[in-house]
Amino acid sequence: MNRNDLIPIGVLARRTGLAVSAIRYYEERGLVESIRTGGNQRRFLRSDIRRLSFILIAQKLGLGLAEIERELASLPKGRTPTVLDWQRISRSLRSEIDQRIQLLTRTRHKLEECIGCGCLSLDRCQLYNKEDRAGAAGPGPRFVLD
Amino acid sequence: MNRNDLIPIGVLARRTGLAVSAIRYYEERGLVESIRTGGNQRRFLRSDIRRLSFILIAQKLGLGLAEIERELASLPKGRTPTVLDWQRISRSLRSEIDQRIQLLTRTRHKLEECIGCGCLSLDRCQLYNKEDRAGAAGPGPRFVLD
DNA sequence: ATGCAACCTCAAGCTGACTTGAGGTCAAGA
DNA sequence: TCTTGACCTCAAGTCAGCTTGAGGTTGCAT
Repeated sequence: MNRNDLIPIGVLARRTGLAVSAIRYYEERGLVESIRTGGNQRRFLRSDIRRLSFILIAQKLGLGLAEIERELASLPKGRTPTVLDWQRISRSLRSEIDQRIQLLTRTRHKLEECIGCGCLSLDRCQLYNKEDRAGAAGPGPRFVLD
Repeated sequence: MNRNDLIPIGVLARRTGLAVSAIRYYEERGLVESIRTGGNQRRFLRSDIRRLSFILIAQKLGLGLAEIERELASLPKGRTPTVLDWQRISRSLRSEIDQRIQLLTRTRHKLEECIGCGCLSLDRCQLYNKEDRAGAAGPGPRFVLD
């Protein structure tokens, strides 16, 4: 059982908690790669457990797969990520979190004011500013304060 | 131009910044109601501007329409929401925000530790805990730290 | 009276992130 | 050898939150 063992998709699924179908989907999207056995079955690198785990963490932070793809693409191609790589990416995630916290804090502040003054003129309220939203969203789900 | 004027959907759209189609969709979902003119056109209450604005704010906080529906349903039926109603709901929104901030803060903390120790054993990392996620998500978009 | 913007309905489409199903193959133990 | 479970592909479905389009009607100003 070498550290460089090739593992089948089911094992990868069990180790990461992802569904097998999700991993196949990620592969299709180019987030992981695999080689095939003679019988056309996928074999992943053990290090892909880390790679997928990273994806899961980044998702928790609200990043979409496209953004995650970009982060991961910043790694030298084909190279298995090193400690330093992960640290760099993690730091960039941290700043993501920081921004989100700030945004939420500002929002809470505005909400406090709204409650405080009981203004009710929501159409003039800072919290909800028509101009801010103009053409911002597009279709699809709207993410937290984005 | 009375305060109790009935307004057509286009005006409501302009005042809230929503698309006409979105308002119709909200009506279908039961988030707003309208009466019809002889020619089958919708007429809304002026106070629906507030109602829709509230929906927009709640969405910013990451609530889904179903949750918002629940909040709004807590209002005495048919009654135009009063200052007190809005304050009560707003306060419940505030606690939503608080929880989100706390969750983010905890996550950042864990991430700090990860960076600090350079552990890389993400599959054991606190940040990403298989058990935490087990059966939690389901399909559809995943919201921030939800 | 007429023109035209604003309104109507209903069905279908879209994005993101997957899942589900049908129909078939592979691999390892009894 | 046989069986069973893990694997394969491809197409279609799901959910939220809308938008877009086709084809038709209203209502207000001129």
